[in-house]
Amino acid sequence: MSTDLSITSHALLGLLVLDGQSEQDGLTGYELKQRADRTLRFYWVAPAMSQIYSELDRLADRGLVDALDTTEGRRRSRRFRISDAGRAALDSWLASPMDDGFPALKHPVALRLMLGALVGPEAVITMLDGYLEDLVERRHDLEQVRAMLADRHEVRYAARVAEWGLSYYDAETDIVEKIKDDVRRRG
Amino acid sequence: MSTDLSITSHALLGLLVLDGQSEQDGLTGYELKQRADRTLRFYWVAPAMSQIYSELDRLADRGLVDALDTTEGRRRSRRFRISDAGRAALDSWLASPMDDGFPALKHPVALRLMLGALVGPEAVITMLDGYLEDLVERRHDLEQVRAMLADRHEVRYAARVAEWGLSYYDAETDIVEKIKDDVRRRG
DNA sequence: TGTAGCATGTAAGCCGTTACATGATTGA
DNA sequence: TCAATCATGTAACGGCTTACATGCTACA
Repeated sequence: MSTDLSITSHALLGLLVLDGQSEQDGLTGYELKQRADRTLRFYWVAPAMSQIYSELDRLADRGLVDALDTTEGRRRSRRFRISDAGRAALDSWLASPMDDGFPALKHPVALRLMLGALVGPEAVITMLDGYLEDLVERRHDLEQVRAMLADRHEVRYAARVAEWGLSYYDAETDIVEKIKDDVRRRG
Repeated sequence: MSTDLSITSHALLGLLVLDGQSEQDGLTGYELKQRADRTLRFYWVAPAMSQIYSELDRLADRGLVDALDTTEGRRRSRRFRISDAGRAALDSWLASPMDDGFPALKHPVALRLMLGALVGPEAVITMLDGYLEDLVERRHDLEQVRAMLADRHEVRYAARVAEWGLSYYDAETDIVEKIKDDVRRRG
């Protein structure tokens, strides 16, 4: 036991659990990637397909997911369901003290802003404008996700996470506007 | 040319430039780490000492920093200054289109919140309270950094980045409180 | 005398990405 | 018939962390 998995592995297990409530016979790697792109992407990672498959292999090796090979038509695929052991592993991770620490932010815009004096105010403002545009796009994507969840009680936690993200994007927009003004005024 | 460095390498070059304005003969790896912990840590990474040294070696190999061996007393150390080539590499990175993309957030609290239904409202609230405490601490650390910068015009960009971070922590605190209320009400 | 801070590194390994490769199915 | 999408993988590599190892200096 005590198979220590990465957080991302746990996250994928989590997606498999959330899926389990509704659907058919588990998810394919491809479908799992889609789920990740709609959820994890905004606050964790958007794992590459290759990583999805290798994580699934690892989870299957440890018996935390069950893989069933299916061949519909001539197209082969593997569907993955979380196993009882997998569910136990996930529960135990969730119950464990939050030792995975404070959120980590990798913010290239902030980094470049720090060096603003090297490029001058116009370049900084242009960069910030670019970021504001990206924020609009990102917010739009997340808004779609939020809308999909509607007010279904079963997905209330996912909805909260989505709203958290939306607030975050709004807060970013505000502060960036303020910084832009300040750069405009004081160089 | 076109020695393609990681963003972190550029960030370290940036710290060496910012340092250059004031001090003596460059920075030791140890001092650079301290600068990183006061700045980069909050919006990029807090590179391990081992990484600092290996990045400095790489930069030195490419001629982007000059290393001078000094021996004060019996204690040997190497001081690093950015070279003209290094300054050019940094400028060119700053001038290049921002292809390093949207900020990446790794937020274990949001991840666990998404799975809130698996642990129940009390556990979720406890977790969020823990996060709120961490935020207070983090904010305090950053506040100190902000205070150090005072209103010195030379460091106005660093000050803006610090204020950005403070706003971010404030926004997080607000939204987490709201989510807590909602969890309390609707489970 | 011993601990904390200064100072420098090596080695191993994980996580994740990019590039590459293959093939089936659906619909324009 | 051609492109987009579904579906699955392998190989190589980069970035970063942890663990380990060494030694000096200031100060309590």
